[in-house]
Amino acid sequence: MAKVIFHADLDAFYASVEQLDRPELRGRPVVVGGPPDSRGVVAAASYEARRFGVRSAMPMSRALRLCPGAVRVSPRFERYGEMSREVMAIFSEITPLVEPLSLDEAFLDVTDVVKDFGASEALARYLKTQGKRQTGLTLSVGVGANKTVAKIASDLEKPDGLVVVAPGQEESFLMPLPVRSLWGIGSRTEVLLTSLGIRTVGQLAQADDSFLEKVFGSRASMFQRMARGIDYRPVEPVRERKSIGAETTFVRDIPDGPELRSELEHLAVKVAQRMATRETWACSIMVKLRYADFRTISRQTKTDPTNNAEEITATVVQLLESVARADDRFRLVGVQCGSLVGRVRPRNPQLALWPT
DNA sequence: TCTGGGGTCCTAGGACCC
DNA sequence: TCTGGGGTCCTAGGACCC
Repeated sequence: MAKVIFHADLDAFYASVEQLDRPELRGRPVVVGGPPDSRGVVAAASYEARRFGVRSAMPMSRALRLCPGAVRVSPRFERYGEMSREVMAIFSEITPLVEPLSLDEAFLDVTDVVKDFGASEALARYLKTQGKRQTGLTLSVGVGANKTVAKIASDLEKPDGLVVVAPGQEESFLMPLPVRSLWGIGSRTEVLLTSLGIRTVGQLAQADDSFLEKVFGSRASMFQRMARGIDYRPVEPVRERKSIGAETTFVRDIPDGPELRSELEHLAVKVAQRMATRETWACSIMVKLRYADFRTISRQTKTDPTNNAEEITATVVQLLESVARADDRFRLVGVQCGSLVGRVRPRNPQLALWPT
């Protein structure tokens, strides 16, 4: 039997949590994100706000111009994390094969839960009901034979949607949709495809393979397989984290100096703490710099395993000094630690916490 | 309109080794 | 004095996702 995959997606998640916790916000346009005068952007908009054209990732200043009656709320990520864990727990009651993609969405492989594909719609309804009953949040669910189809299906009837794509119907379901619907096709690739006369998934599916490969290289075959509804990627409940980072955008652009360096130190402390919590050590350290003109560069280096804030700070400051010029102005700095290893022996034997 | 913060993955080029 | 081919590792940048 073909697989049965669910994609479950909470509707306007951050905004919905705010409306849940603060009843006076219900029915009103709510925009979650940083303040407009501090370069904030929209992290989530309630459906009331979306009617005014407000969208995620939009500058907050623009969002509030589009919807002057909106209530702006600063994000409370810890609260969203709590709610996310509750929802993921509900998913896990149905199957252990849950792959979270972010705080508000996950794939579920329910192949072994349903007797046949026909039973999957009832299970999806049950999932939505349990979600609503236990958390007060609505979710949209897409059901299909693979990840590509399930994910796109969950988007189609938001909010509170349920779309089931029967096995064998993948290609006809996808055909009329814009190429942008496919995972991995963003604005750049969309523009390129449009310039080639390819606007719909159906056109992509039928495009000449060797021509596509000349333009997109190794991505071409993936695009075409997805466009034809073919996707064998498994649901992966456990995915190793590859990096841990933190970054800050300044309210105003600043030169290299004490303020910038103390921010780097602050970010290093934050990242170090998160690594320590996970008992992980980084073998590569990166500094990210965004100039006033939005040009963004990064510099990285290999190190012995560390999650020590002072070491990380010293490294990123060195990296900064390798590129910074006196007249530079920065709008963002970031620290990222990668090549993570777990449970390595600390270099200082006095710090060893377990037998070697 | 003026662009966050958290990530993943891919590519291309250079260094280096045999 | 001129110069191969393959493989691996590392770095920087960019596209993309939520």
